[in-house]
Amino acid sequence: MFQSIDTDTSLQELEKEVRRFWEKNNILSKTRSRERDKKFGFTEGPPTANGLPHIGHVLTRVIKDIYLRYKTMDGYQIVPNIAGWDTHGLPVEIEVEKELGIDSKEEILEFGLEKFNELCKESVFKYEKEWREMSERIGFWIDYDNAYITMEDDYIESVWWSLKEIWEAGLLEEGHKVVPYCPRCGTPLSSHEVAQGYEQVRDPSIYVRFKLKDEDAYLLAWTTTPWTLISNQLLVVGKDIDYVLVQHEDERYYLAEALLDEIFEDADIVQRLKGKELIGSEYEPMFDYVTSKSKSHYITHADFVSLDEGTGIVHIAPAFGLEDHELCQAEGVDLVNPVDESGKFKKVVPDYAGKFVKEADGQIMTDLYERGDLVKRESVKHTYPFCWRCDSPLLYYALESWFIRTSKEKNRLIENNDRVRWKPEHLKHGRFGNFLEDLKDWSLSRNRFWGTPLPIWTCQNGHEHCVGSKKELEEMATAPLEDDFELHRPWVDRVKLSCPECDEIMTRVEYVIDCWYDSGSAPFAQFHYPFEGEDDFQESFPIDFITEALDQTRGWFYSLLAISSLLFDEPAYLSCLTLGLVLDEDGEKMSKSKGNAVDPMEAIENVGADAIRLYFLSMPVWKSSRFSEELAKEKINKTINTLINISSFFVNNANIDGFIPNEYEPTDELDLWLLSKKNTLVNEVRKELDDLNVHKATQAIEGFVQDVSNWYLRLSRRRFWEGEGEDKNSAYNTLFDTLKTLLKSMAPFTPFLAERLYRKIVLPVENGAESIHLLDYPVSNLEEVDEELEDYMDTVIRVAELGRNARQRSGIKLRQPLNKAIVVTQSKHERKAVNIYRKLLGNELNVKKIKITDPSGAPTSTEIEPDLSSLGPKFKGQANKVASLIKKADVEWLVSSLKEGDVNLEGYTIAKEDVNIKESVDDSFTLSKDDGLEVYIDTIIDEELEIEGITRDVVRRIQTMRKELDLGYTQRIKTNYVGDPRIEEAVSEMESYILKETLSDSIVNEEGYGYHKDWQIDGRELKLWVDPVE
RNA sequence: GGGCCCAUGGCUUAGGUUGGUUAGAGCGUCCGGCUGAUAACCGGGAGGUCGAGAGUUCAAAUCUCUCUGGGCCCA
Repeated sequence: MFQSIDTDTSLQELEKEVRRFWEKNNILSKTRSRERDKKFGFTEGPPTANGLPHIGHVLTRVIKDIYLRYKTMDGYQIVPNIAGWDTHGLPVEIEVEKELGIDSKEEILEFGLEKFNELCKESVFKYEKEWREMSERIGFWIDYDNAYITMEDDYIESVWWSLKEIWEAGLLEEGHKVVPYCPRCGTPLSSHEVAQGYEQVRDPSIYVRFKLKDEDAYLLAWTTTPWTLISNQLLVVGKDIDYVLVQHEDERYYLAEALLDEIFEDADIVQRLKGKELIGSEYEPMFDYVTSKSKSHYITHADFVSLDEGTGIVHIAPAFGLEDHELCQAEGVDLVNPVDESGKFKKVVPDYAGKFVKEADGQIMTDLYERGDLVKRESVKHTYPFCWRCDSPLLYYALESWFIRTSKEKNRLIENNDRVRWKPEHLKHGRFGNFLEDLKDWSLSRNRFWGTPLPIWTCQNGHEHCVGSKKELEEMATAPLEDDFELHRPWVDRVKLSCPECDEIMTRVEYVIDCWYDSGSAPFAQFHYPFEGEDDFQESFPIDFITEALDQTRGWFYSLLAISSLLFDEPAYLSCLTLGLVLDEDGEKMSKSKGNAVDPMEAIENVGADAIRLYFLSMPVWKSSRFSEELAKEKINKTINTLINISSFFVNNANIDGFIPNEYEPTDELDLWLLSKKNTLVNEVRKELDDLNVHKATQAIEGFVQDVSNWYLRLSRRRFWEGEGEDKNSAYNTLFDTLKTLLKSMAPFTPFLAERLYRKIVLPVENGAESIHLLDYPVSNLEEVDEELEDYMDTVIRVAELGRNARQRSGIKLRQPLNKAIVVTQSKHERKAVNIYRKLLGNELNVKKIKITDPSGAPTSTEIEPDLSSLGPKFKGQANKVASLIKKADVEWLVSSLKEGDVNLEGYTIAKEDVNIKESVDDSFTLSKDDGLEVYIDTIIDEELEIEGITRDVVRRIQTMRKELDLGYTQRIKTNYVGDPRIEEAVSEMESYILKETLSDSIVNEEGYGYHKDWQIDGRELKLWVDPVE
């Protein structure tokens, strides 16, 4: 016996039941712990659990899960099948600072590093429970109990190992980086922080002149930050930009020709030249407080010179500005910096010493004006970044920092990226590829507290040493490690080493590292490789598949690739499926402050996990998608309920008939069609999943569910309850097979529903695995695929649609049987299709006969009329005679002849345009046609048809009453009736049919007992009594 | 300022690589039908300048360019 399927149970209840079953029977570990030859490498991009998961994370988990389940069922072992947690970084620190009510580094130090980091450690798991619960509820199968955690000593030790590898390769070194810097807080800001603080401000906009050394002329430059002129070291032009030398008042100036009019109203052009002709010329320093020891104060060129504003000559101060800094490095100009870390001029600039740079602007401009070097002064409104905490204007400021010289290894990164399959593909050479093409060194160090300590120690003689393991640390330490030692600040800070080169004491640099390096190390650090986990690492690296949201392109996707390229010269991952962002139902970004954030747990509770999964899976996952509970709920009716209905239909009938799946030979054309479609589906789903087109796989499944329900089952219903023998057996087996395969195919998509239906339908009759997720993913049986048959059915579906349309036009209700439908087409293929399925079409259209014919057999008459407006000019006086000849001629002969060419009628030559040909449908038919296919319905209702029509109306009424009484499917009844003589006549004539259809033991023409109802059928009275038989 | 992506009925969207009938579906809506799978199903109607403009072409939702709006990333 199949287990009955209660169509009323809520999906939430169902899912809960399935979760309990999985948990109680350890299904997850049963599916994943099997040793298998084929391995599928996967690594979870680690989230941080110090914030609640949002709906976007649900998408990520669903996509991860569908592939893990699919690959597992397809015979792969997922390696490793563990979750991961990202636990370091500034966001964690800020969270803790908020809790403590402090907001500066000094206050953290005062509070105590040990205690502070202890709080960070707790904070990162604040919402672990919620994360695990969300994952469990949505059905994400991964091992949380053995998750990797980036803050554990083993993990950090692996990171240290990798850093030492990079250090030994000479790629990890100290340098300077220009960063947005808040002088009041004494800390650089991350780009994310900077982005929060842009404001519209008015700044000076000044044009200043630099005297050329070997020529009596000036170079005109422009800036909005007068204070940086103190450190000017270079001037830059564009190689191919047109410049002019102009005479203005008593002096001569060089500037870009395109900007001349905006600067001088009256200037005469003395000479025109290209930028490259200026390159190399030297000029006199504007100030001499600071100057590079190397060559400086000359003209060079750069691509970033624009003609949008300024003079086309750009002033360069090495310590202030990213482009400035890079250019000076490239030119070998020293990093001169007369400004201290609080943003004030140092003593080397006596005239402005102690002044905050922005406040020195006025005095500098006055001084320049007095010297005559300020040629023009305006002001400009633009956006400028301010510190989001304290509102100080930010400076772009060169700070000491440790770098990984990724730019040196750029080509290796690019080559490895070429081996990655990106989805969507444009990312490979677009956003991500461009980023690699323009690769900057990786600024690794952070002046913070909670992170992996940078394992570099230095001594006073400038020697440095990178420590690559805990053991090495112990060996080199001047004192034994503390008992509670861990690889974090401040413990690591307290360890002193003796310098291997000079025996001096070495102290650690006080940095921690960028937490993106932590997560990017996951491919090896999750196993504590290379200290242990060699096999695990080899099995899983490079990772076969990762998937995260688009924001990871510059984040995890990059750090993984960079680290694996440097360490192993391999891409860390071979396929990368990038997901779009999840927006609210209006397409707006979700945020807590806007209050439009959807709580994922609430959504899962209200909609159900399977429906949410289907919703996310059915659209291209890389496109940003909208989410609302209402949208997700649509999936319930469409696919989930339909599948439940199919299953419930199957079980109800199979149990009544005592059906047990058996060996069978499907012969029915509809069965063969469904089996073919089923195999085509399996093929398609596999292909699309393999191509990372999840939505196409999902849509194929959804379409198939519709096919089964609205076509196969709708047309086969009667075979299940009144068919017999082989035919019925074939129908049951076909539907059973189809459901079984469909459920297995769907298991990765809707794991809860598939599991539950499997256990109710398949498990009771097959001694199979206890869970559908322990089965093999279906393989297409190509022998059962019959493309021709599928083609035929497409035609039949079209004919059915046209036929229904034609019936609708006839105005005769569908319940009224009609005599025949005529299908007209020129195509042999289409005629064959209709012939194969003529019985099915007869049922569908409720006609006795389907007639198939080419156009000559259409129930139409052709009329041909002479076109006098054409005949008149042609035959003049004879026109009327010709017209009557045409009227007399044989219509069919004339029409077909005219198609071939001109026709001779008693000496008159007639052409196509001389006649109007009209087709008219015979009165008793209605027609619907489309693209060469025509379907005619014969609308004549004769005596016999009328009686049948009435009979079916009566049956329908009795069935409704059965249903209202909620009678079981096999419950027999006694029926009584009294009514209009015409109805009584019909009923008595069709008695045996009615008895059979309504499971009546008797139908008697007199008032009866039991349930009674009065009906009107087309204006005729009918009283019915229905009485269940004991 | 630079890069990438997106724009299709009231709503959610498919199709876009490979240009080719009348742009396909679902939800909603209106009319009709069906009725022992029934919160389902079938037929039909209304509803589309495929963001705007230009170009290529016999032919453009699709290819190219420009613009507008939105998003993301970077500066």
